[in-house]
Amino acid sequence: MGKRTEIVDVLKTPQIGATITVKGWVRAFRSNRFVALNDGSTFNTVQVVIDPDKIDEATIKRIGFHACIAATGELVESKGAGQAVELMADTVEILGDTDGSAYPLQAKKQTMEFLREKAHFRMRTNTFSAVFRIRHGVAFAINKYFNDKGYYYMHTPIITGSDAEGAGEMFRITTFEPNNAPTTEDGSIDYSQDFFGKATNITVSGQLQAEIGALSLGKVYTFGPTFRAEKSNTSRHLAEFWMIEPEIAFADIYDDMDLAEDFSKYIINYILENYPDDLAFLDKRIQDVEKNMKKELRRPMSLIDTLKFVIDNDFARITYTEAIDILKRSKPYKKGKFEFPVDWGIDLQAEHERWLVEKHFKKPVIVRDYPKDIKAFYMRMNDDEKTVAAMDVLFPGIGEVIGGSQREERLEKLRKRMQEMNVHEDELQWYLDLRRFGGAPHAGFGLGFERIILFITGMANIRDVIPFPRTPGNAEF
RNA sequence: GCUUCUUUAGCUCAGUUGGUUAGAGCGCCGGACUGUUAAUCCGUAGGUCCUAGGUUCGAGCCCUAGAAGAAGCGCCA
Repeated sequence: MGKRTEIVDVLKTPQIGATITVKGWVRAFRSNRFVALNDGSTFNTVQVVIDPDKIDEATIKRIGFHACIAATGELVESKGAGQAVELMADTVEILGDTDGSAYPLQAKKQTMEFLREKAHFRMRTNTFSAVFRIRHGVAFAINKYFNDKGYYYMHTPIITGSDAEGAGEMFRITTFEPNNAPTTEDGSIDYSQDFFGKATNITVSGQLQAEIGALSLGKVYTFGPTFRAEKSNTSRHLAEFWMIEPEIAFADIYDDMDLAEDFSKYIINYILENYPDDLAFLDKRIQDVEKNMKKELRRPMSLIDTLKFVIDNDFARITYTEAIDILKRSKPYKKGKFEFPVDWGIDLQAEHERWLVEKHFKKPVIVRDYPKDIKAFYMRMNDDEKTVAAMDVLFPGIGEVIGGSQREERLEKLRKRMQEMNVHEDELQWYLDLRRFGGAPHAGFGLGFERIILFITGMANIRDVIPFPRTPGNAEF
């Protein structure tokens, strides 16, 4: 291949007077003369100037929307107003033609729903290329944050023999033919003859295994795909999503909350510092969309201002009990505006969380010490014997982004909770062993990767921040 | 799983009480254009009105069933 200069470098450190080659996809071809070329290395495009005396007419005709071309020529200061430099093309090579009459995308605004159906082309658009560059940035920042703080990246299994992870419906994994599975005497499927010799699922969480890591390596985190077979039809749920789960020994619920807040702010700050062009475009895009909306439906702050506000202010921290008190004293409660009841012992509904975050505190809120009956078996019992050391971090517009807890390290209390909640001990002997032999107080949380990307990009639907979303009834691409 | 909404040209939509040949903007295609910034201007083509059944002299419009998509809820991250 001939040498090419990436457009990010052309724009960042322009070599005026040098002859260079750029390769990329045509974003616009104006006046039969100006090509806006993008190669994905940056949000921005470089302008390639086509001189009809140098480039033959047949080639010029093939420069269509999203065609792939290579252009070689001198980089000069631009005579036009919209850009600093431009490439005066001596030669243009068509690398990939595009038949405009058949290509589904257009050089204009298109709906997210339509582009979702064309997921193999949507990354070429301004919006999705910005989102997916930021997605990469968030993934990198996560690894950098934990690495710099001495955490070990731990790979927990995707295939699990346990169905007691306590986080929802699982997808069964098997090599049996659907209508030809061996059965036992009582007619049920005999998984002892299956590939793994037992019933297996794909994971809903790496937390329990991460606890093994924490009680050996001290500080670990997992970052990988997780799967939930719940038929959740919302803009915040996926059947396949990525989750970050740090787990730390010698930590309590307060250390856990400190980590969650510091970590969230670090990620957001990293994107603000490293992806300003992409963020600026997404910010402007939201403002364009909201122009036609009623004032009360618009965001209270612009996207970038929201991100800055979050890193500059402390998260609100309250207990579940305090949250109930605040809600009971709230206007919507007194006026009967809440659809669901507010009472100690009942889980907070989305409408309650949104009111607390968006109307009352107007910033991220960490709620802790939830009633034991609405939380998982592994969460540490508080001294009141009524609440557990659990915490949820709630973000404006999205709700729960992080859910975590201090884990129950006391063997007898853990076994009691497992019995009360019908979790079978025999499958989790290894988990109980962690308390029997060299146990320690420890805590951790799970953060939904796509949810933090939703917050940072300001996108409305979680299906638009993962390249190929898996949702009930949809596994295209 | 529940509630509500949507489905008409490639895209975004309009389509009056049920009435002849279903419209617009954008895009595409063809043409013009040597400084454009979603370029602009001129012209052409483009339709299984989501599917199946029904009511009616007559259905894009009414009825029944189904499909797909979206928003909200529940579950959660």
